[in-house]
Amino acid sequence: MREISLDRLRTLVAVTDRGSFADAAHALHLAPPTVSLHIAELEDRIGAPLLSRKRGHVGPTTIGEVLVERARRLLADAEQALDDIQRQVEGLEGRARLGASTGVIAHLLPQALEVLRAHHPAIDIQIAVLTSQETLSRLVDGTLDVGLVALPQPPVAGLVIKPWRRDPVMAFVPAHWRCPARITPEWLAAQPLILNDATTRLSRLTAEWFATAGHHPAPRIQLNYNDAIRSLVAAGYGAALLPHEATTPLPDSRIVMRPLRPVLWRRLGIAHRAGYVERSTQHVLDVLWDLRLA
Amino acid sequence: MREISLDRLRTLVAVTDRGSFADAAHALHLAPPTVSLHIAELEDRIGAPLLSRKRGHVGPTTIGEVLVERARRLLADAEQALDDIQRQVEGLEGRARLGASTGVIAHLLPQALEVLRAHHPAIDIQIAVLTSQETLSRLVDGTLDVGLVALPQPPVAGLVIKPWRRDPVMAFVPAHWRCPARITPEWLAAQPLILNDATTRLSRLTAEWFATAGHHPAPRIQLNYNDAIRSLVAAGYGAALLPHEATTPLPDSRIVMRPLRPVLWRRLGIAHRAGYVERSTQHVLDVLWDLRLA
DNA sequence: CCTGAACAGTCAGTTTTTCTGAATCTGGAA
DNA sequence: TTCCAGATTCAGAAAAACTGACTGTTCAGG
Repeated sequence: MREISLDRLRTLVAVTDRGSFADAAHALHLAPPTVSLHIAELEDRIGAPLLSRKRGHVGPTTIGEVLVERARRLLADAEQALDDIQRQVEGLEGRARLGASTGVIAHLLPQALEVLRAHHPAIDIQIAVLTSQETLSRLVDGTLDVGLVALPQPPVAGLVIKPWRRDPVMAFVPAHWRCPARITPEWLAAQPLILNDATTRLSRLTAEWFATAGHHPAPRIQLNYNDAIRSLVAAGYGAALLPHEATTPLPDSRIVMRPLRPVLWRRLGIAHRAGYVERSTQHVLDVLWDLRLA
Repeated sequence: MREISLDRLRTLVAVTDRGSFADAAHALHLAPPTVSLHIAELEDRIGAPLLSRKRGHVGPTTIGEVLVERARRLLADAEQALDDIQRQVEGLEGRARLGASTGVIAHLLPQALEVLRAHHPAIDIQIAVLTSQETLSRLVDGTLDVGLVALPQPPVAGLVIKPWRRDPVMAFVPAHWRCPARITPEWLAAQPLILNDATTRLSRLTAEWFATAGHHPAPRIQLNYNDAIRSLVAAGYGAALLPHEATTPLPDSRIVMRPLRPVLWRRLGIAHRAGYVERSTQHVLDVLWDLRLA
């Protein structure tokens, strides 16, 4: 059995509202026989007359009245549903699920979220703290819409990964140490080090920086929470290599920050599924993209 | 713009529930291309993909999820509406508006209502106290479904009026009066009388009864509420002519009831619109019809 | 790497539904 | 009565919905 046709119900409602088949036909841009047919089909399906045809005025029967009322609700609900969906499609409302590592979330996202809240207050942003690998695989799954991942990454089928930001990696050194203006691998390799967890891309990056100069220092401490690393530096446990997000000022006078020689960049990419991108997701991508030069 | 098709929505729901176009097609008794088409049409209308097609499993996109949820509600509501209407059509639920005069309502309807409440508890009976003329015109209007009217009535276009009951009109006399076993116009015309209001059919009926015997008595009191007339008889104000509904015992020992000679019948008809009769109305008609012999 | 199975999608043709103009019918009004 | 507005019937046209056959893609298993 087919579902009942909302078009027929709309016709029924129009006829009862206007009290005439002819008027309803005109209002619905239909020929009069079509209106007759619609009503007849409904009456057939229901098994009872819905309209009492009287000279000069057509009115609903008792059952017709009940159906008309239900029909009004159904039609209104259907319209409401489509409207709501349309708003989602236009990205005025909606959801974007974003994955990024702690560092990015702490230092780069707050501005992005502020802009989004201002321009698209009805977009619900869900943030997951993930590694780059997790981020990519959840993008493929469809359980994530936008990812911020370390670069370089091998291409992933079905995903678009674009370079987003390039932040210089800086040396963070306890303020009471004596250190050169530009930090070289040679100098740093001789100091006690606090480095990122080996699973992170940043640790691989710094390892390569040392290796290029022929050094392979063992860190005194390894962990993967950049803010914690900073605290340890402040406490004098050792020096660290961390990306410098220009936007966040140094929070602590017990730390000095020095550029590296050779310069080392931490590169981030922005990833999303290839093909159709939802408007709400696109808005998030746009806002993040604008931030790439900040 | 046509309304959105509930059939398409049902297909969408089926596909997301089963996670496969092919399964959904089978469950809906459709060919696979039809399912593809339904989804494609929906996506066209919405302007965004609703399902993410992946090998082995098809799942809704973010927007798809929202639409599926709305669609479930719409489909359930539509089904509910049709079910409810069906119950009304079958007369299991519904309404019947009934018009009758006070006498009928007081003495004959209570039994009818009891039977209806037992057999069709969900039928809502609305009773209006009306004259026969009002009853008939409201039947024609469609603001009344069943009428109990005095007979005879001229035929009314669009209405069916069938003889229903025939109750003997009796003389009600104060118990302390001396009176013959059978009351004649001659005897009664000489007594103080309490008669029905001139607008009622009963008063015309009794006037004719007197007139046939050559009498035209003036009543001492006229009113149109039979119970009040009875009270006045009990109080000794005079004699009255009232229909005797066999089912109600004489409530008062201060009254005696005597048959008339010649016998006078008060005839009642049952009226409803010609053509289609709603099931709930039909049930009421049936119950009343069964009472005609009581 | 190839092959086959599973399944979504495309296409052309057919069936079904939907719509319409013309004609017909109907119930009051003049 | 005749006329008129408006509902309805009907037959044909237009649109849609559906399907079978085919294509393309992906993935599992050799």
